[in-house]
Amino acid sequence: MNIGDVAERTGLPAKTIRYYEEIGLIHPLRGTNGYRSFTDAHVHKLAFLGRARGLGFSIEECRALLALYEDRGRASADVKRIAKTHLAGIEEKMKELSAMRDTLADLVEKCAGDHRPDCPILKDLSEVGQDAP
Amino acid sequence: MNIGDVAERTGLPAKTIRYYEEIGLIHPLRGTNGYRSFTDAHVHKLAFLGRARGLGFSIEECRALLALYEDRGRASADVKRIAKTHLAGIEEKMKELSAMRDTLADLVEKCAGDHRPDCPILKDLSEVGQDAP
DNA sequence: CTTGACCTTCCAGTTGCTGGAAACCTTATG
DNA sequence: CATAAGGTTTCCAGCAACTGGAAGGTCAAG
Repeated sequence: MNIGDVAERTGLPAKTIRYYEEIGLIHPLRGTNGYRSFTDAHVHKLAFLGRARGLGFSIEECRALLALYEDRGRASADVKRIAKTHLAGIEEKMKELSAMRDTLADLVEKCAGDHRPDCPILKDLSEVGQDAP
Repeated sequence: MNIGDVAERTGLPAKTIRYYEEIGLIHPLRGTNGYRSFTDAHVHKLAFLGRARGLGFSIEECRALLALYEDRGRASADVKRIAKTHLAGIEEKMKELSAMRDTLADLVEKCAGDHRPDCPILKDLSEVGQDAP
């Protein structure tokens, strides 16, 4: 199977698939013409990677997950630990975004948004930051 | 004022301040010794940038906000538009993260996390993706 | 005079791709 | 068989927003 077919089947861009080979996530064979040659197992692996990336796992986490996936003797605890760590990171990021959103929503609401120059948004940004008002 | 003082006053790393000069956000003068020389106005600007970045505005958005800030004849509508667009982006990101979190939390909960190899997390990642179950 | 704390520039690396150029291979059609 | 279109290859560069480190100049104190 050529890279184009794999791209279509996995939904991953061919560029990304080449990149994943470059960083050692997959090891497709090569045909006599130099083209990468993929098997169903490669497609399966790439789909796995696509889904893991879709859940926000980093490349290194994906590498670890893939290794565990291929290790019949793995302990599910190892998988769970990675997922939990990642989950914690996501929740952390959500908290940060949530704080930003609250502040921004408040400022946006307060801003008249007309032709006049007075602007609570700029005012807030230009004021000395207070951690605990 | 030297860069170290400015770093301390604004909370921005000196490296970041140099970077902001490099990309044209600020234009400190230079002393005869080649050291950057900052005024209170620079400190103010940098603090503005720090707070805008803290709210997640991109560098280009910060540049635009700074320009508006220094334009006495600005229309607050222009500021509000930038903020609203950014706010929408944040809410978008939060939705994505929220979906990831829900899926992950579900999988983590289902995973025994012991010495056994059976793992719903890996199982999910290896399964054919269904958009609408 | 020397030590140590600053400051300077420049180069490289981070994350995860993405775009583009130049060149080769394959397939379909005239 | 020639040619054109489309697929594939490699390599190089760039995105965002810094961050780290090396090599060297400067300054104030003892």
